[in-house]
Amino acid sequence: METQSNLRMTRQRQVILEELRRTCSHPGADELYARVRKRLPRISLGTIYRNLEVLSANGDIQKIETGGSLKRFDGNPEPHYHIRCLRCHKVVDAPVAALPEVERLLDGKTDFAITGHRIEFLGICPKCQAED
Amino acid sequence: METQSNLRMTRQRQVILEELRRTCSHPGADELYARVRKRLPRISLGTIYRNLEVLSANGDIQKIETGGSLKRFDGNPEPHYHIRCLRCHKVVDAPVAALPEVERLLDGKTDFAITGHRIEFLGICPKCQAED
DNA sequence: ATCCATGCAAAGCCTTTGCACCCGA
DNA sequence: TCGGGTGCAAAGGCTTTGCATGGAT
Repeated sequence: METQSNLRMTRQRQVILEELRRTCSHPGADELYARVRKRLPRISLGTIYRNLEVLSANGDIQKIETGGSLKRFDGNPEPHYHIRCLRCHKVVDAPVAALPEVERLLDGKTDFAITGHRIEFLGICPKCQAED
Repeated sequence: METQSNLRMTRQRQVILEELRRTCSHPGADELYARVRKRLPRISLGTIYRNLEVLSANGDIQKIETGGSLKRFDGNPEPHYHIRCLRCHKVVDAPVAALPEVERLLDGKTDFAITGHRIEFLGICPKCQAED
């Protein structure tokens, strides 16, 4: 467990992290709850939410604040972008390297202290295209 | 009213659109409700939500699906980016021209049919910086 | 006259929280 | 030991929806 800080590593936290890293579906809390429950049947949804919050604050995972109403999480803590299907709301990783330079576009143009950026591509996934 | 389609233009819809265009605060439904209510005291929150949905679907306004939990709306229908304060959650327009080229980064790399993209810069606003 | 839009209120969805007990370091 | 973590369930915030009425074209 490559946690950079002094988080207490409970079984629940460990399994949540493992399951999140095992999937590539960028699950919301509910989907992850279902997965984790197969291994820890007595875990509660509240624990899922609390840990997703703590783990993302700690940099072990990412909260993908994408357009949808649902909060999604990504087991990959490295900066990268996403593509979201406008029809089925699926989220996949964008096959592009991160562009740290884009933040320089704001140099001298804003009084905000810029600390990051996010890019989200929108489109229709292959499956939804086929359904037309 | 420069509506491109055959939307029925009710007084409520008109006032919502006007108030949204008058502010630069990228308000959520609640804030807009408060503003509109000064002119139409009997309007309901449901009407605000329904109209924001219809107007954004029609291209008259934009739904800014930013990171926060709150849906925000922008009276400016032209493509542009935003900066969000991580501390107070304020959203302002980013002083950068849109970069339609970024979508070409995905050419031949995904099976999604890309229709758009969004960039959101994250940082701390001047006011919040001063409070440190 | 039609059919979309509105007001009102209830329901819904997702997320957060209080509390007593538990457990990892 | 002891302070953070957990399970459970209730509460919360924001958004959507059903229904009868109202209004724009």
